[in-house]
Amino acid sequence: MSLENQELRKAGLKVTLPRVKIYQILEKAGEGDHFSAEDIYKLLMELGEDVGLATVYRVLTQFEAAGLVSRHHFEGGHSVFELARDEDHDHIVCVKCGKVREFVDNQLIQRQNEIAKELGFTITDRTLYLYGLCTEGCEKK
Amino acid sequence: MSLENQELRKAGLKVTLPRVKIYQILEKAGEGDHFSAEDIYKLLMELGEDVGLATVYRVLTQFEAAGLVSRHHFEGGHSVFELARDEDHDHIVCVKCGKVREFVDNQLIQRQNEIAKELGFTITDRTLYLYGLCTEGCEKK
DNA sequence: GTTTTTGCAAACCTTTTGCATTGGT
DNA sequence: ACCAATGCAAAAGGTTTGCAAAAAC
Repeated sequence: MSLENQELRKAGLKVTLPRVKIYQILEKAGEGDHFSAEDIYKLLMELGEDVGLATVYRVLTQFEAAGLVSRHHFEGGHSVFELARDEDHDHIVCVKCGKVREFVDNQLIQRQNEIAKELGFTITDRTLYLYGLCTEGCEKK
Repeated sequence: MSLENQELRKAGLKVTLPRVKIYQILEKAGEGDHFSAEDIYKLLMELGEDVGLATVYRVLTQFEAAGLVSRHHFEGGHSVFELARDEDHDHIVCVKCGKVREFVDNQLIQRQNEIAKELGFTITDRTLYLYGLCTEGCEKK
């Protein structure tokens, strides 16, 4: 049995065509690739798969609940998804070409924890998005 | 002429009743208060002002363009606004009671700048939202 | 009086939901 | 066979837009 099927089962999800296909798309993506539901829907169409947009949303939401993917709210009104990896990471997004770089920085995390403590909060989640211009290799769209 | 009227003129916006009223609402808010368009619309209704929701959106968008307010995308699908103050600040939001605390931390900012530099980016904007539970005085809704 | 702004309603866009049908085990 | 998952279309929620009427200047 394939690897992705095991992942799905582990998450308590039946192995269905839409779920497998969507998982494969996410899996194939490189680091920094983030897909909207619409993106995935279009990719499925190109592959000739007959999957409804509603199903894409449902599957992504299930994947998120199962911890398989993370959802991000970048600026611009819609959510994007990526396969959850071991380590939490933050994002820097080029506002011109849309390129996304990811990074992990313990100094930032620690300082955030300190601040939360000072303010009397217990952190459950955090989102840091940096926006800017990538100074080299920016394929300005 | 009143102070808020000057602010509006300075921003190149004509002094109209909706704009003044909305500016006043934002001005009266305490630190940590953030309003959605709907919030402001309801407040206007309570004040007996006959302002349409579409106008609230338009005015807030204009205020944002003029740099008078900042728009934030907290989790939950809708935007919230606050009067722009001199200093940029980050937010920590209680996921139970919705309370928002603001903070400014140069250590965080500097580290973010370093990271951006390492990755070859010039930062134009950033958003850090911490989510958690306020351990004291949480009016759990 | 001219131009900008407003209110209303309709459109829009992303996401969710209801329900009959299909598909996995 | 059974129950879960899907497709479709319709609804929902937040936001934007077209346009005639009203308000600024």
